[in-house]
Order: sequence, then structure tokens, then C-alpha cells
Amino acid sequence: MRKLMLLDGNSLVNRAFYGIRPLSAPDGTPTNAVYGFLSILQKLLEDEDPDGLCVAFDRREPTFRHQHSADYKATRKPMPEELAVQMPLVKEALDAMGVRRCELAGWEADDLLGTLSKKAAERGWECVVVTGDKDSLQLVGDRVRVLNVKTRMGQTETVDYTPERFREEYGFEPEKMVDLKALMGDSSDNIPGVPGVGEKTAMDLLHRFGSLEGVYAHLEDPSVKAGLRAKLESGKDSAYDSFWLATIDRDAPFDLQPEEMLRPREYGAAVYELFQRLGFQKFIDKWGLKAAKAPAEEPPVFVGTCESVIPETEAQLRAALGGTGEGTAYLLYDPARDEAVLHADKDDNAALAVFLSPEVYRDDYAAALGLLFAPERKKAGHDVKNTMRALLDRGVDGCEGWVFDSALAAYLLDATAASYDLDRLCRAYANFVPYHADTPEESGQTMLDLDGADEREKRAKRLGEMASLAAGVAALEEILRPKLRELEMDELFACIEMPLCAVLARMEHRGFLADREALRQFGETLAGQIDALQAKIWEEAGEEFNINSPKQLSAILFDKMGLPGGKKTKTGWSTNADVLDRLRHVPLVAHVLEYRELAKLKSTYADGLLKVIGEDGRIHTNFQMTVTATGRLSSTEPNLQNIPVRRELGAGLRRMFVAGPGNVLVDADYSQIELRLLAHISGDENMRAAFLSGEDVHRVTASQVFGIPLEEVTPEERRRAKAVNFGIVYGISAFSLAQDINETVANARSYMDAYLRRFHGVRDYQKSIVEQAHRDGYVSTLFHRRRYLPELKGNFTMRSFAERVALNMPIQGTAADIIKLAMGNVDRRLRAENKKAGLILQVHDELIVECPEEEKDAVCAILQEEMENAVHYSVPLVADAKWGRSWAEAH
DNA sequence: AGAATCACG
DNA sequence: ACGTACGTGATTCTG
Repeated sequence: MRKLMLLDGNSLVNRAFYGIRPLSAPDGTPTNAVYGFLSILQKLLEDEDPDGLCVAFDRREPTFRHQHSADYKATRKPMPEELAVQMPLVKEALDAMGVRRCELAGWEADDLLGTLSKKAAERGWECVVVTGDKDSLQLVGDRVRVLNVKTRMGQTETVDYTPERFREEYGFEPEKMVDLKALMGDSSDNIPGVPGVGEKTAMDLLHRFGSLEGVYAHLEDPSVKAGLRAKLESGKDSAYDSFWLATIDRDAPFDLQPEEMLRPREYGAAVYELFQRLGFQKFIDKWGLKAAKAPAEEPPVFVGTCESVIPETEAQLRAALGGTGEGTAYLLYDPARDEAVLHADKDDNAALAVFLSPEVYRDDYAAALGLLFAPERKKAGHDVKNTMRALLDRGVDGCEGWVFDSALAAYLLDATAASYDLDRLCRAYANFVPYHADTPEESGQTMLDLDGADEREKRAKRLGEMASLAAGVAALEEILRPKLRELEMDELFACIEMPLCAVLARMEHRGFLADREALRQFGETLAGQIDALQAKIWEEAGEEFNINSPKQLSAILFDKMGLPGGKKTKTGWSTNADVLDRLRHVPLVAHVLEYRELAKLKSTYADGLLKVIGEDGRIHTNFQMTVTATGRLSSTEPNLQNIPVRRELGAGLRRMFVAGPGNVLVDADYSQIELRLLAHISGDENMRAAFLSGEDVHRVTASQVFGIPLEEVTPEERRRAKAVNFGIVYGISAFSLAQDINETVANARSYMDAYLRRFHGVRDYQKSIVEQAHRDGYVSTLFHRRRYLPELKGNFTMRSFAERVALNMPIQGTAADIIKLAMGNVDRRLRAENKKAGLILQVHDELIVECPEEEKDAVCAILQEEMENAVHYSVPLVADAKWGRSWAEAH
């Protein structure tokens, strides 16, 4: 049977708009609804693979039948501006794609879908109606399914209503959906229903009396309570009016047959051009869209316009570089090929590209790289920290003299962008399309037997590409620098981020020594314990199953054993630690918790870390500078910022992170930096006083919130106060606090109220930062690092999230700025004082230095001084430094 | 590839 | 009534 898919354009675009985070085209037009709608459409096409396709839209004016309903127009909410501008774009996209669109003056999409599905069913087609509303469920029938689409934080979920599925959920036939709406109404569609009757009552009435008619025929039935009867009587007109409003018309006056709605199988250049305009690169790639001919208006700016040199000797290299002027040189390095390019203006203003390749260079190659990346040369690049790291790893010190990094600049300008790909930045900011060789070479491709000419040609192409990209960095510098200055981020860029590149490159390069044998031993011990636990669990369960599978585990716990499930996830009952903890009186559950703890330690840490220990016995993490939305660093491959510490067994791992022979580790961490910054930023006198007194801030908080003398604060009260403090920093709700401290929501609310009464400076600050965020569309740190919050314009859930972010980001972000500043200062001091010491790790509020034992006292002092004195605010910053042979000892 | 889980600040 | 803390990354299972 052929299948026709019918979409309710308005409701789906609406869903997409509210469910997907804001996006915009390069020209600023909002595009999230278009993007979301197309994502939904694509997924539907994949899942359903229909033969025909049609999207229906509302066209209420000028004869919209709801005008007959007295208060309809007055109360209908206008479409938000950001959504209204996207509607025409959706239609433009559908037209470009060749998808049939259906609109009829005076009719709603629902009626068109009803009519089309009726026609199609009559002609022997199977129909799938896709909508974001529940109204269309009345269309469910033998040959008609209704897919109800929901979007939740960017995810789309669909519920597939067949007649059986509908009956199962509602307990009556699909066509009785109209009766249900007539009774309960629908606020989103302005169907009044019977005032005072909600979903529960309406369902109950329908189950008992079958239909709206049935309900009114049995008004006098003794089971209908007097109050309800009165409501039904006074709401009778409204109910019948609503019945009429809710009924979908299946005989709209138009003639469109399913054969006229065949689905397009490929998309032409018009789609490419539209998506290019809207910035939908992802769809262009995914659907393999191509421009009509060559993209004529996007010329590769650079190739052929400058002199290129591929030196083979040091003399040639020096001669080529000799002509470069005082201006900035743009440099890229490809660690995989060990090739580099320099692009610079010569003294005579002509451009020059110098390309170094180990394939052609005959003299000392490391020395050549050293000349290219010479410290006295003013340099700019992209992902400069990675360039420095790669050069250090191959024995070239190219850390000095860098003044610009296009990835970092773009990150500061928009910390939540999807990527900082040089290619993408060139297109987005510079209207510049870097040159690409026609046949991009894929790594891992089989080597062809090339003769010398081919190799030369390929090299020339690579030169072209790299030089063009380097020219892209130059173009970006010209564009991004003024923007940074405009937003007052030039200082953050030049004094914190750029200097940090070299610091991080050296940290990564040096690495953290790991005790391989101890790790191996630890893993082995764990393996034995895990096996024993597994056997115990299997026995207690009465069968063998995969304990690592939440699905299988929940089948055992909640189905087989009948334990009460707590929270549900998207796919079923949750089995997370929170839930299991409440069930830990059951031996099997206690064993599963232990199993989880050990399995995590073994897979992620024991085995995971062993895999990444280098030949030098050290672990070289990667610090990512352009990942987080707040300005923090992140650490990958491996992540050294989440090594266990909270539980004893896991913390044992830190004994396996050690100092080299003759060396020690110095570990310094900020005490309560985020709360101190909250005190400073909010100016709350009470909180400032707490820190200035030197008392334990959580105890002071407890004393004030619970209204008891400081000396009488119990550990439990301190624990709760600590949770409140954390919650405040994160932008708390009473519900979540209650969850966190295992208390009633009422209690949690009373703690929060008490807190905000005592710390009213914090309360005022929170109010004003949220207002400011709404006014400006962004929040920022004391160093002007910025995070845009387009989600503030979204629905309740997204807006609430954005408001919490507004509360948190200035604090977390300022802390990140400060420790970055301190890192630069620490590194400079250590080098200026000719220490062998060097930073090796940062964990957000903690710095670790490795140094010869005899330097340890000096290093402790340097760390503490530089961390405490990075800034001077109205609340002192306090850092404690300790030393030891291992991370465990030093922390 | 996404979801669930859990490690850190 | 909504739906629940801010910021991350790695591993494992599953469709």
C-alpha cells in the first residue's frame, strides 16, 4: 500500500520554535524554527519513508470560521515576532525542495489534513498525519495514523497513535476526541469547553456516558454531583459551541489527489542557495547539496596573487624570510605532516607565502621550523596553543611572540558557537572561502603509486590550501580585533587568553607522571572484586544479566523483584545512584551500587588512564580553550579534571599521580572562590563580613539561616547551609534544593527565604542580573567575558534555564578568568626566577606544579602569592598550597 | 549516534 | 501547569 504523509505545518513549526535553542542566519534572521522543522521532517522521512508528502498551513483570514466564536480573536495570542518571520522561510524551503504545500483561505491546517486524509484513504492509500497538537487525534482510523511530535530541549519524540494505541490511552474511540475537547476545552486552541471541567472530569464523564450527547442525556444521573451538574448546565452552550469548534472538517472545498503529492527524491541548487543564506551548513553537508555551477560570487581570494616559496635549504629559507616586513606573519602548522606555512606582507607590500615540508627541505628541519616560528617574529595563527604544543613535542620552541589567534578571538565573541573551524570562521565573518584542492585527500586512503610530478602537484595544492587559510587568519584578525575592542574584550584577549596558550602548551608538553605499575595493580584488584560482586548479584537475581545495562537492571529490579521505581527517564525507569540509594536495604541493590563504583573506577580510570600513558611514562592531557560557555578550560584525552577524590577508594588513584625522581608536587587551591566572588560582585555586606571574619562560611550561613548561635551549628545544619550556598551560586529552585538535601520542598523554600532575607544584597543582585540579562541579551564576567542568552526569549523551560545561567555565569566565569590570570603570572614568575618548576595541571580552582624538591618552599610561596594577588577585590582571595610526592599527598 | 550513568569543580 | 541546579568528559549499552 502506498503511504502518504501529511504534516500540520503550523503546529510543527511552532513546536520546533519552542523546543530548539535559538539560532540565526549570518544576517541575523532567527532560524531555529526553520531548522527544527527541517530536522523533524528529515527524521520523519527516514522513519516513515512515505511515497507522498504534503504540508498544510493555516490561512485563517479573511473568513476564518472561528470568528463566529465571540471571544476567539480577542484572546488568541499573537505569534511572536521571531516565529512570524520564520513562517515564510519554512514555506520558501518547502517550495525549493519541491514539497507540496497546501493552504486554503479561511481554513485551518487541521481541516486540510482531515480532507486530504479522507481522500487518500478512499483511494487506498495509507495515511500518516503528523502534528504537534492533540486535536488531530480525532482523525485516527483504520488507514490513518497520527504521529504526535513533541520537542524537548532539542530532542524530538513522537507518539504513534493507531486506533489501538488511542483506545489504550483514552479508553474510547478516536472520534470521541471532539467530545473530550467540547467538555474540557483547549486553552492553546481557544476552545472554551465547560468552565470548571478539566481533563480528569471530562475523561471520567466520557467513560461513563460515551459522548457529549450521552453526558447531557444523563445530567440527572445520581452519580453526577450537584456542583458538576450545575457547571454542565450553565456551560451547555459553550460545550456545544466547543464541539463545533473542535470538529475537524473533512470536506474542505479543494481538489488535490495523493498522486499530485509525490515526494521529491533529490533537491536542487535552489535548496543549496537558501540553506547557504540561512547558514544551514549541516543540512548542506548531510544532504550533499551542491550549488548550480561553481559558486561564482565566492572567489578564492588568495591563490595566485602572491609569491610562493618552497625552500629546500636553509639559505633559501633565510633569503625568503629576509624579505618579510615588521608586520604580523600568519602561520599555520600541520602536525600530522610536519608541514608549515608562513604568510606575510613583504617590505614592498606584496604578499609572500613560505612553505616548509620535510619532503623537500634538505637541511636541519627543526632549525627551519625555529626560524619560521622565531620568537621575535610577530605571529598570528589559529588554535595557537595546539601549534605551540605540537612544536614543543617535536623539539621546537615556538611559544613566544604570538599576538593573535582566530579561534580564541571567535570564542570570546561567541562562546557557545558550534565550532571554531578556521574554514567556517572565514565564511561566517570574512565572506572568504578558503581555497580547497578539488580532491580532498582522506587519511587512511591507500597510497597510490605516484610519480614525482604528481607529488609536486599535490604539494603545491597543499601550499595553496594552507596559504589560503593563513590569509584567512589575516582577514579574520582585521575583522575580529575591532569587534573585541568594541566589546571591551581586547584586554581579556591580549592579557589573559593569548598568554595562556604558551602556559597550557608547556603544561601539556610536560605532562603528569603516572605510576603505571600501581595503576595496573589497582585495575587487577578491581577486576577480582567486580567478578565476585557480579556472581553475588547474579545469584541474588536468580539469573545472569548485564549489570552494566540500565535496561536489563531495571527489568530485574522493578519488574522481576517488584521494587518501587523512583524517577523515570526517556526510555524507562531510572537506575541511577539516587534511586538505588533509597533501595539500598535490598542486598542486591547495595551490591549493584558497589559494582557500579568499582566498574567506573576500572573502566574509566584504571584501564582508561593506562591506555594514555606516553612512552615517557607521563600523561599528556589536552586542555581545550574554546569549549565551555563560561570561560573555564576543559581537559580531554584523558580528562584529568575529573580524577576521583570524594570517596576513599577512588581517591586512592591520586597516589598514582606522582612527581618525577627528585621532584615533588605542589598543589594549591582557592578556598571558596565562587562564594567570595558572589560576596564581592553582589556587594552583600553580611556575606563580605563572613569572609572578612575568617570564619567557616558555611557555618556562618547556617547560623544565620537557622537563627542559632555560631557555636551551636551542628554538622548536619552546616551541610544543609552548604547546599544552600551551592544552590544560590547555581541559581536555585526550592524543588532542586529539596532534592539535593533530601528534604521537603516547603523546608527547602523556608531555608532559601531565610537565606535571601539575611543576605539581601545577594537577593538584590540576583534580581538585577536577571533584569540586565533580559535587557542586554547577555551576561558577563568582571573581565568582560560574555555569554549570550538567546534562550531568554524561549518558552518557560528555556527561559528558566537561561535565568539560572545568568545567575551562575558571571561567578563561575570570573573565577575562570582569575585562575587563568594567575596561571600566566605563576608561569612568568617561575620562568623569571629560573626555576625548573612547571605547572602541570589546572582543575578549575586548583593548580599543580611539579618541581625539584629544593624548590618546593619557593614554589609554594609563588603559587599562594600569585593566586591570592591575581586581583584585589572587596573580599580577599585565599589559596592554600601543600606539597607531597603524589597528588594524594599534596592535596 | 544518543541515552544513561557517573567522575570532577 | 510547566520541570527542575551551573559547568564539563568518558564509558557502556542499544537501536
